[in-house]
Amino acid sequence: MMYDFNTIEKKWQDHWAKNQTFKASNTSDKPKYYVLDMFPYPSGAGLHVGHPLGYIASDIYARYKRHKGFNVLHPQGYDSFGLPAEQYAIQTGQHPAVTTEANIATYRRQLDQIGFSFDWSREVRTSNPEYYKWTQWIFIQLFESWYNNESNKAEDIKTLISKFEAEGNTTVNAACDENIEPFTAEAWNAFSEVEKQNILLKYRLTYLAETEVNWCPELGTVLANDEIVNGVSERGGHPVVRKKMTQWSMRISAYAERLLQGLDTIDWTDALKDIQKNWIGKSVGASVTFNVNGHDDTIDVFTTRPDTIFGVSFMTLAPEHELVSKITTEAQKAEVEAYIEKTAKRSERDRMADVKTISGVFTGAYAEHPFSKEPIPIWIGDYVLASYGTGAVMAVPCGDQRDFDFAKHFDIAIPNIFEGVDISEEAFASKDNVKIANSDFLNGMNYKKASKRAIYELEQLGQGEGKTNYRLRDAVFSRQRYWGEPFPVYYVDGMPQMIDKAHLPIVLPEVEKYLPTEEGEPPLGRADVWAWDTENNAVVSNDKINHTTIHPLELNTMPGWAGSSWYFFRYMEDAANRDGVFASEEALKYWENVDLYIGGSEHATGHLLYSRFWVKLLKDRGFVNVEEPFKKLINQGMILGTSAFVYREENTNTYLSKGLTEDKNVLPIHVKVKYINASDELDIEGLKQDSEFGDDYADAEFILEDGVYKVGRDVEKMSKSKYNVVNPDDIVADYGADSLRLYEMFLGPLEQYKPWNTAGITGVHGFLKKLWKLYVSEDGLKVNDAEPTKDNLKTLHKTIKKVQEDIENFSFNTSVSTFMIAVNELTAQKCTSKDILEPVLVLISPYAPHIAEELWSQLGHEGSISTVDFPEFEASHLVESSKKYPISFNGKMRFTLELPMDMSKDDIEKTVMAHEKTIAQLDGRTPKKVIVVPGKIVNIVG
RNA sequence: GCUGAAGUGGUGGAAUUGGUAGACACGUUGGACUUAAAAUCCAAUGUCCAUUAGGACGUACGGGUUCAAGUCCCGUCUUCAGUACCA
Repeated sequence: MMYDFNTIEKKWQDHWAKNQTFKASNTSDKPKYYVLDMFPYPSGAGLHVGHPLGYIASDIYARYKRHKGFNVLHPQGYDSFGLPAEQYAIQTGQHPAVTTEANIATYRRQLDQIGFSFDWSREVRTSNPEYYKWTQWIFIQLFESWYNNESNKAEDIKTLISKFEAEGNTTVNAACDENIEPFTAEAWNAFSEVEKQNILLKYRLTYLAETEVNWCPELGTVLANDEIVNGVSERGGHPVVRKKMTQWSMRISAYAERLLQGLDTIDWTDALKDIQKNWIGKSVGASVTFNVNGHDDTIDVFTTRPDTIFGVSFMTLAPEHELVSKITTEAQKAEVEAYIEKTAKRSERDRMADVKTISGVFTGAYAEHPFSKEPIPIWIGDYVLASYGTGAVMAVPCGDQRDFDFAKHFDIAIPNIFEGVDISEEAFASKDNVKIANSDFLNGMNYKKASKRAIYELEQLGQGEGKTNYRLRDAVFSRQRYWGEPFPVYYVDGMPQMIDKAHLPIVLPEVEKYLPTEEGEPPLGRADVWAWDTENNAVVSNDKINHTTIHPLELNTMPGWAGSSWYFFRYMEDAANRDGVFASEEALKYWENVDLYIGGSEHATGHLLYSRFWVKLLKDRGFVNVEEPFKKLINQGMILGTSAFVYREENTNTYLSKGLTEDKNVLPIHVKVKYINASDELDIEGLKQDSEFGDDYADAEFILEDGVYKVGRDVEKMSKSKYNVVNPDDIVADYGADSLRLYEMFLGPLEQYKPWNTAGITGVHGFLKKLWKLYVSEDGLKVNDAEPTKDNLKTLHKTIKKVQEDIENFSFNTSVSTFMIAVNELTAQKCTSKDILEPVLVLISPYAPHIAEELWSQLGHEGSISTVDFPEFEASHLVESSKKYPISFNGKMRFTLELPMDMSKDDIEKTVMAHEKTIAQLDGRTPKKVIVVPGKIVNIVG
């Protein structure tokens, strides 16, 4: 009987689906384990072999946990709102829902044929109204929350209103906008409803505000900071400009400290934690208020070095700083305005690229040093960013290189306040091992002491306080797109109103075209039925808008990360029981959070941060029981393509084999990798007949070397244009899903970037054939009740130990090697013993589940192998009676010598020293020293 | 610049506490089987010297610690990722 993988795999995939083998239960005596993949965006291109890598790893782990007696939740779904479907809709008029549906069908087919143990009964789709109903619901929760810094959690907005009514806002310590005027209870109670709502917006965790946003004209939408890469849009690489717009924002900054502290409680890689830490960007220091000479205005700055306050010799404001126009003297006005105009013209990108050029202008105004009362010149300069801190810095040239360079360039004084430090060439930026000098009451103190004292003195003057600053900005939450969640928001007199939660979902309206309107409104501006009737609680036609009972609805939609920030909770309930809240209380309590999350590191500052934020909010408001969504996180590396090149001689239709290209003027051209064999040889006929290239190659002449055409190879990202994309469908058809699964794991460590090369798959495929032959011969099943030999048991238990350790360390590549060694050994031992071969199948079943199920059933078992207990490792089978000692001379291994394991140190030394090879090696010399490590090594020195 | 990860044969990679560097595969070479090919099986395969026996060198580079270093320490270089005038 042959190893007919196509038939076997289909058979078991059908079996699993029919028997709902992997359906998780919400009530079980077993301990729970939740294994999750980052759900895919179903793109039109389908899956390539890189995509399943993480899914295979998580599937192995999920299957292993089932063997280990866990109740495993391993769901899958689709992040189905997104830009590509919308752009396709703009081009073709096809409704994004239709394209998305078709793409999901392709994804499902491709995923199914790889044999994943997903519980599909819990599938979610973020674009499904039954799903985004709860995304809208969470949005309303955010709107109805404020962050109380006293209790350090989000609370119902009603508690804030009560405080305002009783005490005004002066006793409230909240995360809120900076420019809030203090008011008393009486004042609050006298405010109009609109005034009250305006104030509350400054406290809500999602708020509408005019903010400077990243506008991408090409895409016609705003982008969040994490959606911009190198100054251009992440999708499409279009330019991005700054623009002021009224947008919904998420007050994630309120959670900056908790997002930072929480990292210590979760099992993520340090690399990823560092990315989030840097993104949050905490700096501890002080805020200092400088009086401006001749004005009532003051300038607040943030500094991490309050200890250097006596080193201040000038101040710099961002050109956009609001005080600039006010304090600039008549004499400097022209110069300052010219500079501001010049900076405004420079794009963000130019400013970023050009860090070296020092520029700035003196405003003519002076500030007063809080302690020495000396006048300090106020400059403007574009190295100071309006968006960070207060948009102003106190410049300490002796302690900061940029300030130093600026001072040198404009010939400003550089007072030295460090004891015994030479600052003639560069600034001294270190906080360590230095004492402060020339600084009045700070003299002789170190960084820590001086900072503390400086802050204390500033507080005494009422001109400063200790302060912590975060780089983390609030996240813009509005997108000018069609294919996203609509906001549950309508507007009365320009004030946003939430639709009552009872009336959700607010379903995405139909539009004729998916483009922005001619007036520049988002695509929802084209919807005819997009107004809210507050009497009937229904979406009604726009022409009914009367601004008394019927009002216009919000035209923006939510960003891509809205739906993905909470989907892991939705899986906790199977689809049949999803009603009421977004997952039942019991389900949330039982599954808690994700035990193992696998996905790409590109989501480090997006999805992974936003999810943590929303979970903390939901926890604060009492909807979930956990503070963190993902306990353990692993980032799988990317699988890269191995591109192939032919070399066209310039201005000819002649292609030279790789070995003939030296000194020739050739142009490398990508060719489809499917025409390349394992030896890098080109299938010329296949290429010539490929219809996609028309006649390009039909008449081409290929110059061979040694009878073949050799192509060049290079490792690049998989992409259609490089013809290096490998489709898993082809691999499954040619070698089977088990081969694909094993090979993806065998390629290398899970977290590493590594190239795909289809040629290598014959190795694991051959292994599966050998495995099959161990159980089945041409005459049928070979397995019998033979007593296992000592060697059989040794092989088995060595394998159990290694595979178990490997899975727990996510070192899947090495366990594939271990399987190969085990099968090679058992084949050599001619093992037919059921007691050995049955546990071997269980070991291998997480990796190659189809062949394991098939052989398991052929061995006479009913039911699936997937819940059979994992074999127990018994150390007694690995106890050796002798050891092959490496005998080294001066650290170099010369020969090995088999000696009993229980031989004493002295006896080992005597035996080794008496050995003829030792005598030959020493050649008459007397060793200085002999090192014997029993059970390990012998080293003879001298 | 700063932060993090990494650098081992022709290729992917292995070497869990310092203890036989290159497991397991791919590729290559030679052989068996075959009319032939595929498939399968066997052998060799880090580099250099040597007919053999054997020897020298070898984990990016330069030092160091140690009986012993891919592994530990110091310095340098390169690659990748994140971030970027962050006060």
